Amino acid sequence: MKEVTSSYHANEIEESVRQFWLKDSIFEKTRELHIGDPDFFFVDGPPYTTGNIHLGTAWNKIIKDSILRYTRMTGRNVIARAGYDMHGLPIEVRVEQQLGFVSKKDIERFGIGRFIEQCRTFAADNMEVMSRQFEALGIWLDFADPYQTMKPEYIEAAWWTLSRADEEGMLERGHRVVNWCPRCATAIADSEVDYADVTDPSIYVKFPIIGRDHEYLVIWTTTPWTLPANVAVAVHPDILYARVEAVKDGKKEILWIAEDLVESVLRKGRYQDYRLLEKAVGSHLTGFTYSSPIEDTVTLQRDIAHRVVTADFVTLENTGMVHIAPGHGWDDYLLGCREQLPIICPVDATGRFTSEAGTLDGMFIKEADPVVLEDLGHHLLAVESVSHRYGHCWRCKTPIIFRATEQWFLKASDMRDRMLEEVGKVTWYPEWAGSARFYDWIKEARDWCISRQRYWGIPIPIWECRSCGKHRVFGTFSELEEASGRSLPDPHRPFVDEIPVPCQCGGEMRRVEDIFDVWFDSAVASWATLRFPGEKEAFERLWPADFITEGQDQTRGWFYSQLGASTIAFGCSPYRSVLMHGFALDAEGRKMSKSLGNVVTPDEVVTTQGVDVLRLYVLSSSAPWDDLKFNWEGVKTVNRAINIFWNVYRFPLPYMILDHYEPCTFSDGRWDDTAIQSRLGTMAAEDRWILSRINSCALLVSRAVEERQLHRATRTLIQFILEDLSRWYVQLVRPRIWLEGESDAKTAAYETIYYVLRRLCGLLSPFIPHITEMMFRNIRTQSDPPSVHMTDWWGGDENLVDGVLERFMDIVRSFDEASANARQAGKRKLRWPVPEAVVVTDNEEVIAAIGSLSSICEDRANARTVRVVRGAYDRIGWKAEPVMKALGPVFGKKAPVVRDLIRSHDAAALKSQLDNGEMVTLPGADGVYQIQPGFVTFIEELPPDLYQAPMSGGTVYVDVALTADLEAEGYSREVIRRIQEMRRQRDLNVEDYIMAAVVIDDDRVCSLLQGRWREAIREEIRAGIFMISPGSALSPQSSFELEKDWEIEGVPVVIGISKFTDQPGKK
RNA sequence: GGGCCCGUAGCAUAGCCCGGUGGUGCGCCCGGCUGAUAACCGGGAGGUCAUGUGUUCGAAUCACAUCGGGCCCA
Repeated sequence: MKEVTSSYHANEIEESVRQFWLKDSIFEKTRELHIGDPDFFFVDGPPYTTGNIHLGTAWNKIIKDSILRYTRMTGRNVIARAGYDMHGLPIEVRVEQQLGFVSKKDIERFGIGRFIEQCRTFAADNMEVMSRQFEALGIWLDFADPYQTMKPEYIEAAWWTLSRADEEGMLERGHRVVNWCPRCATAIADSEVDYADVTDPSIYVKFPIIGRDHEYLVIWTTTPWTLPANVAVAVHPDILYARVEAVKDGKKEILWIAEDLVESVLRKGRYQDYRLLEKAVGSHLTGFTYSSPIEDTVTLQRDIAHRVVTADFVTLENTGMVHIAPGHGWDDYLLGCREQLPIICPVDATGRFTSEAGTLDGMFIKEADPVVLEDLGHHLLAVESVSHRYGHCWRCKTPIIFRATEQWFLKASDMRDRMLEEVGKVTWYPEWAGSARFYDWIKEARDWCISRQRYWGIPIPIWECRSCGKHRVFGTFSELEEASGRSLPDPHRPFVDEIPVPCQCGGEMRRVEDIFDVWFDSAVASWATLRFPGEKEAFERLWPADFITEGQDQTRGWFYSQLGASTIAFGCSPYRSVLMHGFALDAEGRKMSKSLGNVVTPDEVVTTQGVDVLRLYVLSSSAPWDDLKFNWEGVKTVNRAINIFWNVYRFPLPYMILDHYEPCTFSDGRWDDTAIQSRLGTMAAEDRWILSRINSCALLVSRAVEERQLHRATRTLIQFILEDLSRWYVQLVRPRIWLEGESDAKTAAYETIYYVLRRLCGLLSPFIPHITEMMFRNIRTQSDPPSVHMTDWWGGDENLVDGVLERFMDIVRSFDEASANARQAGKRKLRWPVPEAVVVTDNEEVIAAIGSLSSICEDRANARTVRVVRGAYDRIGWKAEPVMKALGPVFGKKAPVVRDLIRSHDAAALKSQLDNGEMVTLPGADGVYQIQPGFVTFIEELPPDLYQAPMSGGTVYVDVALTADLEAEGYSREVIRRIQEMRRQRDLNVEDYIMAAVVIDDDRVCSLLQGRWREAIREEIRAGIFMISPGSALSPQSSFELEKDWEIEGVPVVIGISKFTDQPGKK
C-alpha cells in the first residue's frame, strides 16, 4: 500500500495502467483465466474502416466493453474478436477522390488490380488507426486478431453462404427495378439510400387520347426525364373522374381529371372556365389508349401502345392519374408485370439516355428535364416546382434513379414468416426494439439485391457458361480450384475474374462480374469470425452469438442482414440477445455533423477529462437505448464524481500506512472478504451501515447490468460514492481514523473502509477500468490477482443488508440536515456546541432511530444532548390567529369581538382543546361564542435562542443559547482550526509536533481558555509547548517560524507556531 | 405519407409500465467546514411536466390529436 498524494490526474493514471496491461499481458491473462468457463460468444458489429472514430463509435465500444468485462468477471469464457467492415463503395469513393477519378472508366483505365490494391491499403491503414483509438479507450476486444471482411477466410464464409442460398433455392437472378446510383454506375440496396429534401419540377402533362380530338388524360410527375419510358396511365378503379370542357384564352379542350381535383388542376393551368361533360369511375376508363406527347423526338415512344390501367396505389392527389414507367419505378414495374406492359429503360448505367431516346441520346437525365419540358410543347398543362424528399446515394450523395436491370437477389420476402418467428425468440433490450421496431421492419422485407457492379468487394462466386447459360455457385476456394484446375492467389477482383471453369456442355464458364453488396459481408460475421466453414469446431461449439449490441440504425442494417443471411444458411437467428443503443447527438439534440460544426470527438473528451470520465459519462448520462445528448457540463460533473471517488480512496491511506494496517487474509494470502462478517456484532453503527449499503448497491448493480441497464448500474454506484461514502460515512469515521495509537474502533474503521474500497473497485471496474485498476493494485494483498479485472464479480449478499439500519440512518441524515438548518437560522456555526437538540415526533421509527443512533446525532449536531419529545414540546408557545374569512360569515358584525376574544385567550390551551376535538366556547360581554377548528390558525412561537427545522417524520429544535462552558469550547475550536490552518501553511506532517503561543486581546475570553481547555487545544494541535496569554502582541523575545494575526468573533488574536524539534520522540 | 423512440427548472435527468403532495445533479445566490483542503458540506431561488382534448374523484403517468427532435421506412 502506497500513499498517493496527488489529486486525480486521469491521463497519468490511464497511461500507467495501459502500460501495465501491455507489459504484463493482463488482457491475455484475464482471458486465460476464464478459458475453462462456460462460453459467451460475442460478435462485434464491424465499424467501417474510414477515418477516425467518433463519439457514437466510442460509445458503442464502451457499452460492449463494459458488458464484456462484467461478463468475464461472472465466470464466462468471453469470445470477442474485434471486427472491421473493409469493403465497399465508400472506400472506393475515397480512393477515387485520392486518385482524382470521376467515373468507372478512370478505374478501368488505371487497372482494376492496382485500384483494388489502393483500396486494400486504405482499409488496412484505417483499421490500424481505429484499433489504436479503441484500445486507448480501454476496450478489451481482440484487436490483435480482428476479423476483417477483406481476408480470404472471411470471403470464403460469404461464398459458402451464397452457395447455401443457391441450394435452398433462395438465390435468384431477376430483371428488376433497383435503386441505381448514376455516378457509381451500380445498383445500390434500399439500405444504402439516404433521403434528403430537393427541389424538382412539378409538372402537369396532357396525354392525347387516341381517336378523340383535343381530348386528354392529365397526369402529374416530378421526374420529366421518366416520360420517355412511359407506357401507361394508372387510375384508381373506384375514384370518380370527370370529363370537362376547359376554356383557356378562347380555346376549348377536353380533359380527364379526378373529379375532386378538377378545380385545382385547372387553376394551375390558368384555365378561365370549364364545364362538366360527364363522370366515370376509373374502372370505366381502361378502354382508352393514348399517344405520347413527345413521340416526335423520342423515337422509342412511337412503337408503344399506351393505355389506361387501374391500380390500387393511385390516390386522390394531384390529378388522380399516375404516369407509369415500369423501367423507372418499383410500383410501376410490378404493375407492368401484372398488366404485361412493355418494360423499357432508355437510360444507361451512368444515367445517360441511350439512342432509343432519339434526340435525348447521350444526355444526362437531370439535364434532360428542361429539354423534355420543351418537347412537351402545348401538352405541358402547368409547371411548378416542389420541394420533397428524394433518395440519394448514401456515399456520393448523387440523386438515385430507378432502373430496370438484371441483378442477383436473395428471396428475403419468401423468408418473412420464418424471420418473424426467429425475431420472437431473441431477447431484445429494450423489449420494443424487437417486438415493435424490428418486427415492423421485417414485415416489410423485400427481396435483397446483393449484386453490385463495382470492384472493391467480395466477388460473387457465380460462374456462368457462355455457351449454355448454366450457372454454378462455388462455396469454397478449393471447390473452385478443383473445378478450374487453377490456384486462386487472391479471391478479389481481378484475379478471380480470370479463372475459367469448364462447363458440362463443353463450353467455358466465367464469373459474373458483380461483387456483393457490402451489407452481405457483415451479414455473415457471426460465422465468418469463427472461421467457418474453413473450421467447424468453434462454430459448432459457440454459434449462435450470445449477445450483440449496435445503434438503432442497424435495425435495417446489421440486425437485419445477419438475420436474413443466417435464416437462409441455417434457418435460425444468429444471435440470442440484442441491445439496441441510441445515437450520439449534440447538446441541442441534433445529429453531430461536420456541416453543422457540432462534432465532439472522443479524443477531445479524453485529453481534457480522461478515458474513465468519458466512459462513465456515456454510460451514466442516458439509458443505452435513448439518444445521448452530449453535454460538457455533464462530462465535468462525472469528472468531479470520479475525483471524489479518488479523494475517498486516498484519504485513509496515510493513516493505514502509519499504523501498518494489513487486511485480513485467507491462509493462501488472498484478502479474506468474509472476515468482516464475524466482527459485525462489535462494530460501530456507521460501519455496519456502510457495509449494508455497499451490499444493497451491489445487488442493484448486478441486476441492472443483467438487464443491460448500464445507466442504472453506474448511477447507483456514483450515488453511493457521493452520498453514502463521501458525504456521510467518511465524515462520521474521520475522528476515529485520527485516534492515536492502537484501538479496536480504528481498526474496525480500516476494515470497513478497506472492504468498501475493494468492493467498489470490483463493481466499478467494468465501467471505469483504469482508475479502479490503479486503486486495486495499490490496496490488494500480495497473493490477490494482479489485476482487478481478474477478480470475480461480487454481486452483494442479501444477508449483509440491514434494511432497518439503512432506514434508521436515512432518518438520522434527515435529522442532520434539519439541525444544520436550524443552526443556520439561529446563526450558530457548527464549531460552536449547543446544549441540546430536540426531536419532536410521534413517529415510532424516528424515535427508535434517534435513540439507537444518538451518538451519531450528537456528533453531527455538535450538541451536548439529543433527545426525543413525544407530542407537545413544552418550550414551544403558540399564538392564535383568527381567520376572518371564516369568522365573518358566521358572526357578522360580531366578528371583531370574536377576533379579540380569540387573541386574548390562552393560545396553547385553545390549540390543545381544538386538537382534542373538544367543544370550545369563549365567553364575551354579550354572550358566548362557539369556536370551530377552521376559525383559528396557530402560529408557533419559539422562545429566544430556540430554532427549528422540519425533518422527515418530525421537527428538530436546536437551542443555541451560550454558557461559559459552551463558549470556551467554541473558542477552543476556533483557535484549533486556525493553528491547524497554520500547520498546513508550514507544510507540517500529521505526526509532527509544534510549539505555539496564542495572545488574545480580551481578558474574559482568554480566561475562558485556561485550564482544561488549554490542555485540550494543546493535544489537538500536537504542541510540545503551548501558551495562551492576554495581550495584543506576541512577546518580542519569542521568534516563531510563523506568526499570524486573526480575528475570532471580533476578538483580535495573534498566533505563533514553530516546529517542535527538541524532543522528537515525545508524545 | 408510415413505424418506433424521445420531449419534465437555464442545462442534464428520475418518476411513466402499475394514476394519489414532481425528486436529483450541474449552474446561480447565500451560508458552513477546514489534516480528503485548488477538496468537501448545508440552505435558497428556479417547474404551464411540449401543446390540446378526453378518461377519472384525481393525470407528468392512461387514451387520442397536434407541435418539436431522433432513428428507420415509402
